[in-house]
Amino acid sequence: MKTLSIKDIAVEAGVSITTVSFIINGKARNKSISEAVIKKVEKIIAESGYKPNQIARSLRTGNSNIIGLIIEDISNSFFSRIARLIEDKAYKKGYKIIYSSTENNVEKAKELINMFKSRKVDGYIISPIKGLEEDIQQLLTDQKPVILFDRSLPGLDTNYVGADHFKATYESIASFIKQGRRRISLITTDIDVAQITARLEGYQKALEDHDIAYDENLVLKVHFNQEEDETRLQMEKLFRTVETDAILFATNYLAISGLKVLKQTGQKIGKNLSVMAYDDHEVFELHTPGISAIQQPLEEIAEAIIQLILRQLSSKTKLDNQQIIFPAKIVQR
Amino acid sequence: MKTLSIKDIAVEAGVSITTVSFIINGKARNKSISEAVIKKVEKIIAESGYKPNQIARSLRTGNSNIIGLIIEDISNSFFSRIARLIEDKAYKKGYKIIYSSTENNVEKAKELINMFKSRKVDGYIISPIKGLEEDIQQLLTDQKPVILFDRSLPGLDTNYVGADHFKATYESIASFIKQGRRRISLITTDIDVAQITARLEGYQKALEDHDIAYDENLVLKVHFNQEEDETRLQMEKLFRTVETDAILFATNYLAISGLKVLKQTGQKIGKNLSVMAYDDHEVFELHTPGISAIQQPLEEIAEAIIQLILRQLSSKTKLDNQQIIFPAKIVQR
DNA sequence: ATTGAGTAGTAAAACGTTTTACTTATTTAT
DNA sequence: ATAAATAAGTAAAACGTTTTACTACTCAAT
Repeated sequence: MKTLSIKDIAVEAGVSITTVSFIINGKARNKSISEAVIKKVEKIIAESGYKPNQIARSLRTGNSNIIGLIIEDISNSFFSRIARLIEDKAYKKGYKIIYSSTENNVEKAKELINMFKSRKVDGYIISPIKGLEEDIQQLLTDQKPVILFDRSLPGLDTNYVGADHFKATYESIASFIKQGRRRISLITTDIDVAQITARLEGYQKALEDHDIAYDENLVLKVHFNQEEDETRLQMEKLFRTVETDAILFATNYLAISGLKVLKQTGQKIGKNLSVMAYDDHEVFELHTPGISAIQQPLEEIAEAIIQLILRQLSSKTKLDNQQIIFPAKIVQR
Repeated sequence: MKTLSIKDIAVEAGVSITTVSFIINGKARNKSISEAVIKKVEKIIAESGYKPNQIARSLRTGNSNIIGLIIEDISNSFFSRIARLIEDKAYKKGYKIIYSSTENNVEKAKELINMFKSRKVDGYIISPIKGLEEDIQQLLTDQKPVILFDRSLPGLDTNYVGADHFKATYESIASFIKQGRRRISLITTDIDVAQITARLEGYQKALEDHDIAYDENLVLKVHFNQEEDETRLQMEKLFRTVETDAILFATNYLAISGLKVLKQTGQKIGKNLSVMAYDDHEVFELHTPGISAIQQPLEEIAEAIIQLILRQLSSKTKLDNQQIIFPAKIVQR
């Protein structure tokens, strides 16, 4: 069974291809096609189940109704939840999402951008990594809508949606100090993106403001792409050799690894040790005792991203870039 | 800056479009293009950074190098992990993935299939739901490669990759019984797909084989799309009104909800109550006490799916359908 | 000298749309 | 009665590829 084309519909209705196209695209009224013809063609389309070939359409119009989503790792719950929300909202507006994970690999990320380009995606939603500056700048130069989220890249003037990582970290450290903690450890990663450095800065500033000296032995920067076993070894060593009474984990997967280490070494969270995680996770809610966490407002972030990109997509002219920063919320458990 | 087309390359090299096309597609040697010309054109392509327009290519060839992935919910860790693995493997073979979540909504799923059709995806990987039989049959009739996974639909002769849900459930119940449990509860969902009914059957058969009467008060079928609060209420009522000494949760998100209820009502897991979850999750590993779980071999499943679909894609003729069933593993914690 | 077989390459159709510029008939305004 | 405007619709170009069928030439064999 050959799939139907617009020509088949035109022949069946005894009108030209042009007429059918106008009707499909809702331009019939402007183009003065009679009601009678419109009705007839619409009926035939409905009965035949004809669906326009999106590929041909894209080739002609130059847009695809596809938005490219580039994230670090879809199996990370922060990203999969955001992805789900974005997909949902985009879908309602007639856009589809193609996503891909970069695994923080610059080469892969570049290839992805190229692939999306050659697929003519209409816009890009990117959780960027260092090394992508030029490629993203190129997209901007080509007038493509680009929204960065979660992290931004210094020196790049783009739309950005994220949470106030600095403030959230600052406050979480301040809350530790209020509980009487003084030897506060930060476990973070070595990826050099704004969102991660902001977390370090928030940590440092909070200590400084409370007259606690910064001790670099308390800070562990885990290499991003290493095996979890290696990470756990490093943490275990830290916990064993350095005295701490509170730990802030800068990402949820680090916190999960850390909790595994604490469980294994038998160190109890509570009277002598407080723990907080950046980005909430079901693990933290169910853990005994509950683990406090910094919650980013996922729903709001996804909504802002999609609003921003749709606004761009439907505007003929280049709009001013916007930076939207949401406060993050500390959930004490 | 206009994007380059094959024509620009042809002009620059002083050859025809045809010649460039042959070179791009590695057909130059067959088609007797001289080494000198090949080298020259390749050089120009490399220097200009020209990338063929995939849309035009798809329109002409009828395939897109895109595989459509339809799952229940990308924010469910089982699916997001599978998706990540599939994406990874597909990427290495030059295929991209477009995914979408059905949320167990038949209408949405049908629309998705249509959208994928009109985008001319080369193949479909689907975690199906009841009500999709006809649409999937249509894909098969159209000779499109289709792989179902996680669940299958009765009456549909397709490729299928999944785990042996019946056996895994049977064994988990048997292990409860061996521990001396007799009042074993099953908490499952009401979606009517093979993988869920198999879990119920495994439960029933295990009881029967151990001479324990089936008691329907011990079985809770939660409505799929309901709010988590409602689910928790139902569970709480069950735990309050029915005496149980073991619970098998048929999905990991149900188990997570269940653990929250147990935590809130203060019921302890251990001497008087055993718990097991279908599909592992980090929550279960870190929970105190650890929660036993049935692990599906995600890596193998993803690998089998991708093997199967690539095999189809590269074969001219329709291959025999295969059903690949992996054993699931019980992790006692 | 003619035929046949290779070598090196190209012109043009086709994929299925959208859109511009056009035609023809009818109505309205003068 | 005629010019201008409107209504109803269409032909054909264009988007950027791939692929089929072709040309033009050279060389070897008869």
